[in-house]
Amino acid sequence: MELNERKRKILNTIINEYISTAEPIGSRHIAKHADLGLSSATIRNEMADLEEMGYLEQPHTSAGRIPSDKGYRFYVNELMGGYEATQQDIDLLASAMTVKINQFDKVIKQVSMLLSRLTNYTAFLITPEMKHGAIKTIELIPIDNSSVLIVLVTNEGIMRNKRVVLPQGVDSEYIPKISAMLKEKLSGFSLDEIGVKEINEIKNALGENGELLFPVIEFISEIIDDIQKETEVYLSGVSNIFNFPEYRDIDRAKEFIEFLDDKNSVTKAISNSQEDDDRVINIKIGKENDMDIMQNSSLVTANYHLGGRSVGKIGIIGPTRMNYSKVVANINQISKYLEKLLEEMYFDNNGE
Amino acid sequence: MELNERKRKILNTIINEYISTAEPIGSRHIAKHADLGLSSATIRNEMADLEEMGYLEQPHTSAGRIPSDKGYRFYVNELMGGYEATQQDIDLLASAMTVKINQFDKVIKQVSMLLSRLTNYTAFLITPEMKHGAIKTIELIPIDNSSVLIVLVTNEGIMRNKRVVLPQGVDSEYIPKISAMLKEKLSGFSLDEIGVKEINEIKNALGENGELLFPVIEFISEIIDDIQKETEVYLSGVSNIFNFPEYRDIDRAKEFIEFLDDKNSVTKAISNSQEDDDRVINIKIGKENDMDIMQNSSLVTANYHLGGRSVGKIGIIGPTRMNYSKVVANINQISKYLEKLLEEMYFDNNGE
DNA sequence: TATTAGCACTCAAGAGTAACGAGTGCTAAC
DNA sequence: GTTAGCACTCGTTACTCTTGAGTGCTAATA
Repeated sequence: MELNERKRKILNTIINEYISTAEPIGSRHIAKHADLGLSSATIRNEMADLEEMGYLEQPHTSAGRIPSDKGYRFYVNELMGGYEATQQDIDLLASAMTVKINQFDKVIKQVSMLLSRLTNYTAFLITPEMKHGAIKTIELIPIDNSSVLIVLVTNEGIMRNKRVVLPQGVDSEYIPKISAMLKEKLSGFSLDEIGVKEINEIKNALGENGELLFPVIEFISEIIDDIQKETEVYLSGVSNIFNFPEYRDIDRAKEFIEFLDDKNSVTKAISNSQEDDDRVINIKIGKENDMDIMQNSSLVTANYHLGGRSVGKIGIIGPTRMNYSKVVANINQISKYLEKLLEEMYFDNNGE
Repeated sequence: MELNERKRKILNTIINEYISTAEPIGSRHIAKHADLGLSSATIRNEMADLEEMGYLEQPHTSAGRIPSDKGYRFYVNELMGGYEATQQDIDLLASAMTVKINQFDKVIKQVSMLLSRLTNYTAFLITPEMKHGAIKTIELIPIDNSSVLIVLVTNEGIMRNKRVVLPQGVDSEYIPKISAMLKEKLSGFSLDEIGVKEINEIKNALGENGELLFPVIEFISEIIDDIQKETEVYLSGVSNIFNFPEYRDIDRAKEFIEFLDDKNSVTKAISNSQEDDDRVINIKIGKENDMDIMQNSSLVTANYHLGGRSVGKIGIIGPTRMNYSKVVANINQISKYLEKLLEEMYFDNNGE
């Protein structure tokens, strides 16, 4: 069966209406609102076709139709129009733009907060992974006799730090020495290149009596491994989901909150989205998500960039009945805004 | 009216039963289970008295009684017995004890996670405020030409760091100089002591051409101010609240999640608990909380200590119908466990 | 041949009703 | 002071009935 122009129009109307009302849409409603000059009976026939083709579903016989995941997918790919920003959106963004932020953590919070307020969904932001960059700085700062702060900076401007307790028996007077050594030996290496060979080289360079420090070197290389893998997830507007009838059911809501509670599963769900084209917004609708718990939710993510390179992800989570065009537009705006803030942070005074 | 032994026993039984069943407790139930050798009619009279005295409430005429906030308060102060750890509790703690943690952030996560798993409520942990300690280290680490990492360590072992963008026009080659200067001039000062005087001293010490750096000094002193005030809140087990019938109502649940969503309000609610005796567990029941949104919830907090000094807070949030004795016992265990982990972190290899 | 009017049918949601039962307060007897 | 007894209250549950939105199918129409 062919998906002709008329069917597309009807499908489009149904999805648009359903997105804004959350009520199954009946044929009479379409006949009245879609301005097709057709009777409800004709539309009924078309709707039956669309259902047969898999774009629509019927919750029960005497209800109207709702879009299936396939329906949403087609809508997102082919039908959905551009989103016209409301005055409220514009005001919100404009007032955000006026704020000058000079603290990195505040940038993150501001941006995820803004995205959740714009979209009314739950927004997230994932900090960059470190693995790609080359080490620019590695530094150990003594905190007390047993613990140090390890600071790692890559040439991409990504910084991570971690407070750790050193293995027993390390005299704190060696810390500066170790720090300098690490810096010298590891600078320029990509994080995923650091292997046994490089570590051994450091060990050798420690010279006589250096063996005492071997455990520290081992230890630090493990921590670097850890740091490399870690990313942080910031959530904002978690309670927004309660605004949607989809989550008025307490068990659905519980499931969702449980999912968000576990940052690991969130990271996993988000990183599953393929990176084919990292400039494009990635949309996963319902069952397109691998995780069980996401089968009734959609995920819209974008990679944000810095110096031409994708460094982290930003996006929103919500019900499959989502205002995709608005969300896509908002994420575009916000990721640009984020990139602008980051540019300022990283390159503003630089000749780079 | 006197709160005699019999009334106390009845009240105690009602509260214990209500805590475990969440159902209003009737006189017949007490007659059967409390082993008082009294008929339900007598108990009925006593319950009417207890209600008159304000310890009990009746949801409606034909229901049993439930404890009022005053009832819980009396229970917590006078009636509640010690909690006997279950095998499950013991196993959970024991397995946690075997894990050796050497990363500070993991300690925090582990502890709050453990507390929420033990209690089945939502647990939180607030990191120490910095204001009391004296500055031991202050260091600026260049990240790129425009941003630096500011690291602050107090003599109490509390560390905070923040990545910031420096004001325009600061050449990065001055960073080490500024860093050394700050360290020299500010070491030993308590954070809340740093005022205009100290800042001016640094400015003067910059010598000729130092004026160019004045904005940076000003800027950094503002950031220090910020750092001083900030604490972080870690939540764990947010979805636990869905296990309680109190929050089966979607609007109550929404309210609760909204509250937790806003870290500021959480911090505020928690820091409101007075610090009269910082060794004692602080319990705020229902209306004893200042915040509107907490009127139907209870907050149990403890200060955790390091080197004899209270440094942060740990605790749980849940419905007023809470298993107080279990929660108190668990928080005690966990704050000891946390202190042990922190001791290891801070003082293990030290002569301190 | 495509469209439409008409109609019987389905089914969720809401309103109304009745029965149930847990629990109470009060009274009178012990 | 305690208790048995009883009328009363009121939330909960189950059931029935009605309503109405929406459907699919058929036959008439353009």
